[in-house]
Amino acid sequence: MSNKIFDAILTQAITKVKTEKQQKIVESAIQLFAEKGYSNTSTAEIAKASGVSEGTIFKHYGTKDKLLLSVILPFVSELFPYMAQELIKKTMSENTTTFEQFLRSLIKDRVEFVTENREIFQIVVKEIVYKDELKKELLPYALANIPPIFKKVLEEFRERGELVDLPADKILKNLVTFLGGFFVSRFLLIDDFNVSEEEIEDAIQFVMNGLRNPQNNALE
Amino acid sequence: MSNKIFDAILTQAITKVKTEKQQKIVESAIQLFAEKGYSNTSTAEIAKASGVSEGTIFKHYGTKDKLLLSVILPFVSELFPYMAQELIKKTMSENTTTFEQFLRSLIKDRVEFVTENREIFQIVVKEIVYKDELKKELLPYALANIPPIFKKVLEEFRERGELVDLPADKILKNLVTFLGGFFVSRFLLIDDFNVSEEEIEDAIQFVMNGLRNPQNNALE
DNA sequence: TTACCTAGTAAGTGATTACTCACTTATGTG
DNA sequence: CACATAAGTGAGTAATCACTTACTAGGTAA
Repeated sequence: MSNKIFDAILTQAITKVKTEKQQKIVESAIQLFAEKGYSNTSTAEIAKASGVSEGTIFKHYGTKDKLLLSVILPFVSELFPYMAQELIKKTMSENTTTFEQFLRSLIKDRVEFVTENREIFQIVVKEIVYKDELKKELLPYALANIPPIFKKVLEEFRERGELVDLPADKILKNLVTFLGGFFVSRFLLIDDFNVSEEEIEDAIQFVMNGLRNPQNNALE
Repeated sequence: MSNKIFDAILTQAITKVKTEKQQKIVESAIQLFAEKGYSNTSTAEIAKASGVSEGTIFKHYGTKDKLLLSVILPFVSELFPYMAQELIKKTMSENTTTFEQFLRSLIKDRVEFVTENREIFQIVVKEIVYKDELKKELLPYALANIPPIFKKVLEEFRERGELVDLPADKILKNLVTFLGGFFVSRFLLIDDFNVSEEEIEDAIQFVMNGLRNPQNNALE
């Protein structure tokens, strides 16, 4: 993460034993932040919703900002580094699957994860869009960690002749653009409570084949 | 728009002659809302930035919310209804182009428009994500107006054999997902000051052909 | 018991919030 | 000019904000 404060909050959020009231605080904060946004949620509201005095929140979390971070950070740290390892495992193994199969399992896996943590996902997206400081911390982190690994995987599949003959950067850019749009639209704009198999399959076909009719002779 | 308050604010924002101070207020509001978000910008800040007393803002706009709307509404009303008419014009004319050409001119045109209004675009996206009320007003409006027209166009091209043999709904869903991701990532996440021709061309190729290597015999 | 720690509380704190109001100044218009 | 209307002001306002502080209660260990 390359950020000491972030590290401290993250390890504390994961390791520290929480009291009942502390859990209630986090639960209420998640629900309220997801619904109304961080800036539009007051600490008084969180206190009331979790049946706790306002002082208790500050005893445990110090500031409202740190409360937000102890909600967000465990999620993002599980969202990304996981991907790195799993990606390599899934592609570089000997009994390699096709790129389409790889993409399918990746999407399904992450859809499941985000479905289980939809409220926190909503908070993360909202605040990355809204709070510049958070964007400036999280975006470079994501951009520095994900692309390199992803690129390797893409290059591997391209060498096997499965992918279009384009630089991995370009492939990645468009893939991330589409997947980003997919997750944000399904989990944030429309609060779809389950993304169907069919929809996932349609998305995969779109990524693989695009919109052009393969029978069409007017190629190029 | 189907909303009387919205209509009133929109027509007033467009038709009413503005004083110098009023223009300064709107300019400063746009800049501040885009940078820090609506919720994190106080009317006092706007007043100071535009060299005007706070009272003046409320004299003209009544509430902070109405000020936001008079910034946003002219933009969205120009972003969408335009598309409807132009879309039909561009596709249904006799000397019809290919779908790829249609897509190219659509993207280039809207990239230009958003580039010219990037700050307002940022405000709109931020507040749709953040303010539930706005999302609930604007999203149904967009969903009710755009898909029907778009669908017609897509069906036209599909009948010509240019597009994959899928229902227009499904094609549209993935296309909108990608284009949404494209605009948001380029104009909001990365504040790209000009989206290059090359990047647009890559996006078009992705939408048309997907990622699969056409020479690959492992089709299906 | 004594001493100490942690969890939790209730009542504050000053600063900031969106908004109001009584008022002055400018701009026409008959 | 006289008078009306609109534009603009700045000092308020109550409410709300994140955060603090002095405190109690209960468990633990020497």
